[in-house]
Amino acid sequence: MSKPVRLIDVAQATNTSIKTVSRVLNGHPRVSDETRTRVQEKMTELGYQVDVVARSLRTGVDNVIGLVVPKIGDPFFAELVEEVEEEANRRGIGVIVGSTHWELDREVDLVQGFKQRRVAGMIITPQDADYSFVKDSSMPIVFVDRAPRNVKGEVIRVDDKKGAELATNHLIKHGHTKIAFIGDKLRIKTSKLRFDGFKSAMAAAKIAINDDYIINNAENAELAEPVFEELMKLDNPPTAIFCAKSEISIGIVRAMHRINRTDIAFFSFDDFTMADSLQPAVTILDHSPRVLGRAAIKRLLERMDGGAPRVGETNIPLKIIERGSGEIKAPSGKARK
Amino acid sequence: MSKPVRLIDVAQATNTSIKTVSRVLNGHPRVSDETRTRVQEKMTELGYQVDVVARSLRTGVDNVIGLVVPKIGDPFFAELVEEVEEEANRRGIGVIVGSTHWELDREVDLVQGFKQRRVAGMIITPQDADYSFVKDSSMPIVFVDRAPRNVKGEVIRVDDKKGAELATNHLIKHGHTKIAFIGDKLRIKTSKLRFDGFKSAMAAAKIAINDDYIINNAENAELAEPVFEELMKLDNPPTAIFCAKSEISIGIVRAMHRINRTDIAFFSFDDFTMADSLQPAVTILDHSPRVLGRAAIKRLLERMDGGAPRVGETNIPLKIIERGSGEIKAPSGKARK
DNA sequence: TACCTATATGACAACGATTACCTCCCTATG
DNA sequence: CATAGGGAGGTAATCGTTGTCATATAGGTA
Repeated sequence: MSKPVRLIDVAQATNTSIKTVSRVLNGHPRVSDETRTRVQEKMTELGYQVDVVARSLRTGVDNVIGLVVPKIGDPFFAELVEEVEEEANRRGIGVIVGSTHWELDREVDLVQGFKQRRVAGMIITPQDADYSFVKDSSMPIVFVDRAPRNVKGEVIRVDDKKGAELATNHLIKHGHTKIAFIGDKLRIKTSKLRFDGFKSAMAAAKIAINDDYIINNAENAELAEPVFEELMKLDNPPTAIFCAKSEISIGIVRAMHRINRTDIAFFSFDDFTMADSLQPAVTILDHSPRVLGRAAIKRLLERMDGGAPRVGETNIPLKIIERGSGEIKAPSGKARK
Repeated sequence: MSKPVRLIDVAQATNTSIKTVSRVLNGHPRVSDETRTRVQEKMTELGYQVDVVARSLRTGVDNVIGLVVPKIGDPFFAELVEEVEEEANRRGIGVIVGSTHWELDREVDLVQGFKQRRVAGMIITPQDADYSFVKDSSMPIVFVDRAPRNVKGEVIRVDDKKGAELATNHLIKHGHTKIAFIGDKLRIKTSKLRFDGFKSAMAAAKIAINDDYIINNAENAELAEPVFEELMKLDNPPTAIFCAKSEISIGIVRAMHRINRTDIAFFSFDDFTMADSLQPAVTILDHSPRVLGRAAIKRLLERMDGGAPRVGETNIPLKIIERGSGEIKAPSGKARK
């Protein structure tokens, strides 16, 4: 009900000018200690609070960062968001989030909206949008998880290709040659890179790839679930499966358990809840979204503080976490193809 | 690089006044069709975009809503956030999120910060903070999942007590009398209500509660995990467990699998990823965060459009999803206590 | 013709903070 | 003693938009 206190109210109450109060507020040195304390006391007494909107208008930047992810509800991105928010919050910076749902239009709209809002910076998980328009803007932006198209920007990501090679080699080391790859559409960069890693590891081991084992259109758990059964129905089914995305893994695992085929070796690129409690527990690559998120917000804050952009890719290291499902040996007696 | 286009730029380009352009922008009727189209064309030609900050300053509200949850990374809240963002986005409204990490101070800070930012509305999962300060504010607020302390507000939640009764009765119906209750601290309202439901169902069935079976300080998966083993070490261990929170369930399930005691009946109030793929799959109550989120944002938008607050609680209905773990019968031959 | 009304438009203030620029006044130095 | 220098503080413009009020023009009525 009570009107908010403004600078001018504090000024009048202390017999000073609006500018002096503003100086105190911003820690400007040209204020005598006496006035400073007097003003400060009055400010707390009256319960003064800066009007961030007015300040934003004047200074040209809103003390908020924009965060664009494909899907907030996805545990991977949820943790990333949490990490970013946590650190931003510590600095009194708000976080506006946006889900693209993997749709190009929404991605563009969100970024445009943020620009319009004069956010102080952005962290973006880019899909296919054309980011060339950010070139002629001084807005600090950090890309996460994949590089943007058409722009050289600062990117923080995991080495998807190398990770996929690690995983594939792990399965090969356990005697598998009939390895299935299940991933999302190849137009999604991450998916493509992981597929590339898979192929390169197979090639390096001189194992021919069976096209029947390659699935590149399992977008989510529901679509992935039937895939497993189809693979098992093949005349010559695979003995190991490499899943390139957590949601796909969830669907596959569900299917494996439903039809009782947990004897198949299974490697998931991403971790997911309960992956360690299943029987067998699921072997994964350790690339926590939290690490990505923390690195991204850290760099963004540095940039916002005036740091120079560090154009190029920063790779977060990857490590295999063996839990059982990935260490299932290939059935012996089967000849190498 | 190029300066943003302002109203005055459009005005000059069309030989009109800033006010006329503003009128066109806001669809004010008192503008001739001729001028209107002329201005509109010029606006798109110059690529005019409203400065939302300036507008916020003038109108007093920022076209953004504040969303406060305990933990964004928690899958439950992540889905809630996603649902809210989705609907808000459809209306061109941004969502600023904040995680309290179950800490009182942060909760208060976040809400204060949002108020300061003049957000158009808030959706809050309240913990113990004193919300009486929002009384004398006209800001639309919708509380989710639990009611705020010290204020009568609009609350959207599930009937925790009734849900716990349903769950407890379910276990009782399967022959259990030695039922353990594992929950979070009782000062968290939801926890208390669920515990109340448990007690009332036990009382209604005339089953005495064994204090050794009651754990009210398992805050997260890590703390919960050892609890299960301790329960099993009792001289007279429980035959069924009711978990009042998803993260606790995750810890307990992990322990059950680790020491191979999946013969114990298990009921989780909340759902969690993979709960349906474990063996046995975990019986839960169906109360999707998405339903909560959708209802909350829907109401908030109505309020923002001028709708009257609907003070009181709106309950989302609950339903048991039987998956196996909750239907394990009590070992026969054991005498009722 | 004088008067009134409705419509289209413009001039100007206001929102609350920041900031460029100006004015005191006190001290120090030649 | 005059003046330069610097600290402390004030005045007013500004950010881009919206709201209030005034104005001009056209058409209708007495």
